[in-house]
Formats: sequence, structure tokens, C-alpha cells
Amino acid sequence: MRISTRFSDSIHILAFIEVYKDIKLSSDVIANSVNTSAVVIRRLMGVLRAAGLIDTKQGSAEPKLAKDPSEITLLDIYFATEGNKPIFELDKNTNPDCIVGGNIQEVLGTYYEDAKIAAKRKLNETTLEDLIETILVKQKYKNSKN
Amino acid sequence: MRISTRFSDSIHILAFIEVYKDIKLSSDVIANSVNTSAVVIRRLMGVLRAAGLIDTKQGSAEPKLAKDPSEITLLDIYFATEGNKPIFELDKNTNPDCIVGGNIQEVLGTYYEDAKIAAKRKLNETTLEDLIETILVKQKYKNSKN
DNA sequence: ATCTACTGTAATTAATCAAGTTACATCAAA
DNA sequence: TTTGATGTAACTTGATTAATTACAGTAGAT
Repeated sequence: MRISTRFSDSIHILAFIEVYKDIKLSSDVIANSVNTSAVVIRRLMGVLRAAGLIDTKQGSAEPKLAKDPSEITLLDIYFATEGNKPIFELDKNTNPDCIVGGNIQEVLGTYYEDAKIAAKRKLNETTLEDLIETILVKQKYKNSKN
Repeated sequence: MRISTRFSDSIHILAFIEVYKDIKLSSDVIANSVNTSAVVIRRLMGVLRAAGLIDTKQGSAEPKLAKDPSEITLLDIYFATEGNKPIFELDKNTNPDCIVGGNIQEVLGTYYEDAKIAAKRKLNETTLEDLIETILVKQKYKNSKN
């Protein structure tokens, strides 16, 4: 498949909404920052709205975060966009009549689950606020070099 | 994309080789356990050989683990099959002239890296030996119920 | 009231990727 | 030398996702 950038782009949208919360934000303006089409942005925003992360109103270009950025973690955004998708895929079609084939996927599932939880714990340690602060510091550094 | 089961199938192959190390193992026999074609198995075995996890000899059906199963971790197998593939995809095409678009992917990259390492540390905790023992215990449990 | 600009969403297209398949050269061993 | 393997390249098929097209519904200014 084409690799999915939904998670990254969704984080981008939320950060953008927060950073530019004082100006009018049409899906077109956001799309210009993410470098995609306005429809793709609106589609992702629909997902974020369904997950309770933003509030939008049809017809008006005023998306708002539904929570304080310190209350939104990368994991919240991950769940919103990817749900419970595994990060390591099992092969559910192995031969059940073989000792290995009949047991391995179930066993692997528990190991994968442990690894997935470890990754998600890390995602849960970072808030949207942390991310935005880091972005702004990085930008200051860029400016100081010119 | 279709989700890739290379990692899971490669683990399967290695476990199968170890469990049935005393009998002749053609790619056809292994394919029957993984429930795929012999060519797919040989392709994966080529990758595992290149990574130094197995030894094979063209023409003879005698694949062997190149290391003791207690010396092969799930992470070794992950690296062999997936290399340094990210588990969370960045969008490398965001607008560089925007404060958010110009900095976010680089910042996200570090957070993703932390999460990826956390997951890999977990994968590195489990050896092929552990996996096989768990499979065999699970099989014993199944048998006892009949 | 009615433009204009915008959101929400469905349907289609195009690109990408992995497994499956076909084909065949090469090697091992009886 | 025949049979049964491996190794690998080339092509096909299926699945997935962003991009695109189209359009109905809403908000707000004039």
C-alpha cells in the first residue's frame, strides 16, 4: 500500500489549529501547510471531530480544539486516526493442524501486544502542548541562524 | 497496501526449522505450515540467510539455524525482514515555509523514534527459544483438553 | 433574501506495495 | 543421469490510501 500519513497529518492539523487559533482557518489554509488538498484535511478533521478532539461548524472556518493542548497526547491522536490497528501484523492464515502453525500466531500476538503497549506508553508521554513548544523553539533556532 | 506478514512468517519459518530440525525440510513442507507457496518461503529464507540467521544449501532441503535459538531475538528477525522501516510514518512533504509545516515532521521524528525504540526493546526481550517453549506448552495444554 | 465562502461527504481515480504465481537456471544426491 | 530441491527474476492480483471530482448543506456579510 501507499504508506499512511494520517497520523502525522492529524497531529499537524491539531498543532496548526492551536498555533493559529486567533485567525480564520479554512481547510484550504490548513491544506497549504500540510501540502495536500482541502478535502483530505476535511476528511481527517471529520475523524478528529468524531474522536472528540476538535469542534467544527459546517460553513464557518473556525475549527477549535475541544480540549486544552496539555490534555491531548499523541496517543489520543493515534487512537483517533488508527484505532486499534496492530503495529506488527499477524498472519491469521497459518496451518492449524501443525504444532507450530496452530499456535504461533496466538503466542506472537501476546509478544506484539507487549511491544505495542510500550510504544503507546511513549506516545502517551507527549502532549500537543509539548510538541508545539518544541516546534516553536526549533523555529527560533532557525531564525537565529539567519 | 496489503498488510505485510513477512515478520510473522519469518518468525514462523525459524521456529519451524528449530522444532523439526531432525527431519528433512523442503520449502514445500514449510510452506504447508505457513499456508503459503514454496516460492514465498524461499524468498523469505533468502532474507533470513542474508541476515545471518540461517544457513541453507542450494539443492538440499536442509535449512539450519545459524545461531542457537537462545541467541536469536524477535528484534533480530524484525531487523532482518523490515530493516529500519519506521512504525509511524512521517509526512515528508509538508510546507517548509510554514512554522508548523517546516518543523513538525522533524520534531515528530524524534517522538516516533522514542516509541519505536520502546517497542524494539520489548521485541529484543524475547528469544526464539522462549517463543518455541511457549508454543510447545500451548500445544500440551490443547492435547490435555482432548 | 441572496451571494459568497466554506464544510461535509460520497464516489471515483491513480499510485503503491506485498503476496501469489509462473518460469527457469542451478545444485545435490541416489 | 534422473529426480527433487533451491535461488531468483518477472509478472499478476488484490488491497489500501491519497488525490480528485462533484455536490448538498450551512454561515455570515451585504
